[in-house]
Amino acid sequence: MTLPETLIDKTFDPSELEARWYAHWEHSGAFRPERPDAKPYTIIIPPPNVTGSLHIGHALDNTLQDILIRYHRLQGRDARWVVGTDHAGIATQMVVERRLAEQGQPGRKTMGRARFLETVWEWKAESGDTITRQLRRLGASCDWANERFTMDDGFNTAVTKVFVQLYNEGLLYRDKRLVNWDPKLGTAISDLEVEYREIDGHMWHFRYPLEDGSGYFAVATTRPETILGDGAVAVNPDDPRYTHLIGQRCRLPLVDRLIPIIADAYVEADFGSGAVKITAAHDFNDFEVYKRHPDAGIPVINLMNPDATMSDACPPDYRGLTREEARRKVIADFDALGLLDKIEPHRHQVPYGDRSGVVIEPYLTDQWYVDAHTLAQPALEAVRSGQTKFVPATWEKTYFNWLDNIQPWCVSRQLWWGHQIPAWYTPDGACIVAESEAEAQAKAPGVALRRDEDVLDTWFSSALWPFATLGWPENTPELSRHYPGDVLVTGFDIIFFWVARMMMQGIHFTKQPPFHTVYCHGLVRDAKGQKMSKSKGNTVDPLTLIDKYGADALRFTLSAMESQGRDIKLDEKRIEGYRNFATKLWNAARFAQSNGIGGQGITPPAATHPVNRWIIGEVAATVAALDAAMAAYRFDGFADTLYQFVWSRFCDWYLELMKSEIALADEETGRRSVRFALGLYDQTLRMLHPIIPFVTEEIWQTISV
RNA sequence: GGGCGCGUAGCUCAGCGGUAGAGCACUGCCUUCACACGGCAGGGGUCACAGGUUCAAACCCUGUCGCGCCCACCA
Repeated sequence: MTLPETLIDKTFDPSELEARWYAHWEHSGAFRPERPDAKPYTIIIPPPNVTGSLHIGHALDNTLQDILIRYHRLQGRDARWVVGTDHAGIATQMVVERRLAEQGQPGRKTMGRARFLETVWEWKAESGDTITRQLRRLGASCDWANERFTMDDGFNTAVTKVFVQLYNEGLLYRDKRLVNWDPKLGTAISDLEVEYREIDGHMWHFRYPLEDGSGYFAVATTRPETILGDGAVAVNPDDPRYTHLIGQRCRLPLVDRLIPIIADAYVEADFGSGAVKITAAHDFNDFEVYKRHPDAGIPVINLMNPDATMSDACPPDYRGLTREEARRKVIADFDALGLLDKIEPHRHQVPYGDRSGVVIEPYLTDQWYVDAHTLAQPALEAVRSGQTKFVPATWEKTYFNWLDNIQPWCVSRQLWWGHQIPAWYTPDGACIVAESEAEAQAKAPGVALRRDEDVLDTWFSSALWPFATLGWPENTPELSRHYPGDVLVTGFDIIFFWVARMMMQGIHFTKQPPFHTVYCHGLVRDAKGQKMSKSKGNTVDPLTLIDKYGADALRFTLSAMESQGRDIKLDEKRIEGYRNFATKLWNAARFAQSNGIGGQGITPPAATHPVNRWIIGEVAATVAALDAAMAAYRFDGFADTLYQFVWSRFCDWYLELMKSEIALADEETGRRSVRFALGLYDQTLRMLHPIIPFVTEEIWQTISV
């Protein structure tokens, strides 16, 4: 048999055909939701941070979403994949500052706020372009016509409205209390941005002389530098060693201040010395003790400046020292006075900023808080009632546990990059919250107003992503049609940061949870199971893999390895194997073409031949298995079903049997068989398209001559 | 201190009540007219361990060991 001249090559060039087909799809509007009579299907992308480029975890996240979107689009649904990027407050500000430093340019403070923000916007454009280019390379069929950014004008309107409404409802308020303060970044951060590290430290036992001179009081601490701010000493009310001292006072060495001895059940008698120094301005527990004893006259002394150097509230010879220097000096000074009792090794948890990597300081400041407890209740109920389901369901426990114990959410940040808080202050300190400066001014005519300089936590705005991207607060057609969305696909690591916040804000502002399903996938690790990180140098660039094996191969691999949210150990050999699968499929097309018949949308003739009857049953079973896999979010099952069908049944058996059939039968029977096979091939391509869209499109179009 | 997940072929993992599966790797043969990124044939597992439930357990229950993760205010 001689092969026709149009015969396609044995292998194919993914890069060439991928670019060609993606442009074709995008320009022909294939990704637009434009089926008004069809049932909508909606996914909102977890907006990538504009901090650089996408990593392999994004490739996984977006591959899964694209499979769902393309699958449902092929099912006839009016599929919309809402796309965009996140301004990512702290993270982006840090990236830009680092770049300025690397380029030897003036720092943020020297530049001033306006100029610095211009620089960040320039960076945002660059990073945003990189990200959207990467998504296109992956084949993501996003609705680019409605691309959003968490700091675009519409978003700003939504954020402002949410802030003002929560404030008016009493669910958002300004308060002076202890926050997690990051001394390096000079901002408050939320509980979630603190990571505790196990540190081998020390427990220092110091002696505080009793006021009446009758002896000493042993106090144990892991943070000697905060002694300068002690306002009391607390003991357990039932501790027989100390009951007689309750109500007396002791003298705080170094600062020579008399402080009360109080009783509080928070103190464990059998830990440390059984007596706890109370430093209300520098310890969360101590601050609670202080509030429980309003009549004890406990002073609240802020010992530190925002950069964690010792403030003017300290004795003169401590001022300006770093907290580490102050610690050493306190210990030395106590020792010199003969008041250092003993030092014990002590392993304990120390809070670090997850971005800055420095020790977090509990710090007394004015910040804005959201009453998360109140917002959490409907968010809990939505999952308890099954309105929103987690897949795998085990994450529901995690979600419940966190929301059941949720603390007020500090949403203000002392940064420049972000949504500036819509609050204004009069010269005498009164606060006016309004949707605009004009509105605020109208509430205080003739008074000079100063706007709050702080910005909001980046998650405050990303919590609005499911509905603000569709036009909220306007009641747009997009909003009523595509909200709530169907499924959220994201990593389990941001259930607290993002998923829970979207549930809270979404339900509060729209009365509906933002999606019926939350699919949580795992982390992509390297082949050895190590977490990927830039510092370890084991990261994999998705574009490198796409260049090497093609986007289809990478997509198929990620889907095949995605099993019920477990972490993925990504081995390049696996990608190679699925690249071979694409080639196998490609060569099946070659075989079809070499038999001289092509055509799209061929309906197989009635199956009379036993082999045809067999394969058509296999096709039906495969379609059913694929539907079941998608309904259960079993991406591994989806990929494996296709792999087995195409390779083991369609190629190894069916096409092989057809060869002899074609050779032996008369011309008419042979043609009928080939037509039948091609009809099946057509169906096979449809089944495969959601997971490997590029090669299936190329084959589809090529054999349709 | 709580909670969760995992331990199945050399490797990576499915299976979660009815006589052990996939991919890769491995062995042998085949450069056969779709594909050597291929074809055919094949080897390989006391399903971590110990009890229990059951006619029947990798799969359910209890406990043990080993890994990993999350949450938590013992100074």
